[in-house]
Amino acid sequence: MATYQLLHDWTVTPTEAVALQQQLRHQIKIQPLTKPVETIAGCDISFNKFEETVYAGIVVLRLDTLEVIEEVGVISSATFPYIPGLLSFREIPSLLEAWSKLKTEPDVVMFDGHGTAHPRRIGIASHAGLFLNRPTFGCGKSVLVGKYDEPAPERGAWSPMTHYGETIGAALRTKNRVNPVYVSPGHLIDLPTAIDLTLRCDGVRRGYGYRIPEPTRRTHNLVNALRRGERAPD
DNA sequence: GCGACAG
DNA sequence: ATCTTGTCGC
Repeated sequence: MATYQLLHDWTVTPTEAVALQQQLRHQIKIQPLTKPVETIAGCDISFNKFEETVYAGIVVLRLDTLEVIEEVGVISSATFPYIPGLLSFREIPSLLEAWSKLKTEPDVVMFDGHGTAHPRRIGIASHAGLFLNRPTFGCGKSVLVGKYDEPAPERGAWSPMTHYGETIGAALRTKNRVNPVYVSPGHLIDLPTAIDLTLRCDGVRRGYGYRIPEPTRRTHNLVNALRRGERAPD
């Protein structure tokens, strides 16, 4: 079973959550990977509007073939509301439940959201990285903070996202002529590596590419099927 | 004070 | 995030 460190309690108020982020941000390390990547995991949650029940899942893939190695799904509940900038407090608790059920230990983890591309530089990918103590990065579908120049229309093109003079991530084109995704390092990884991994996780190279990279896309399908009762939890 | 605002 | 059909464009 995969393990993690519970660095703090999750039953906090929004004000306490911000204080925790201010404290934790200093522990985040942006650096090149120290080990080669063989497996990568995607994380995501699904839920019915106005309901507290959440369906969380994680799918682990082999980076070179994108074949699924393992997938876990759990039904849990979220008490913290969705507040821009505090997404981690709503989603990480249930994702950790799923994580603890993994038999495999992913080398790196991709999140549906941001890492350093956050007002306090500690988005869900960075926050989770501290608990998991392994490389993590975010790949979001829209911007939380930061500005960027439109990257060239070809797949692979990217331009830096900046915020208060800092480069916090990148707008990356994963398909020709399609809106970019927003990549930013979470913890124990750097931006160039996060961009490279995102492109390597895109099925475009294998003829079935989508804008959203496979780890996140596969997990999104898993948790939605779980929510609709088309699949059973683990 | 006003507008923006990951999922 | 979720609710939903058709429809514009490559």
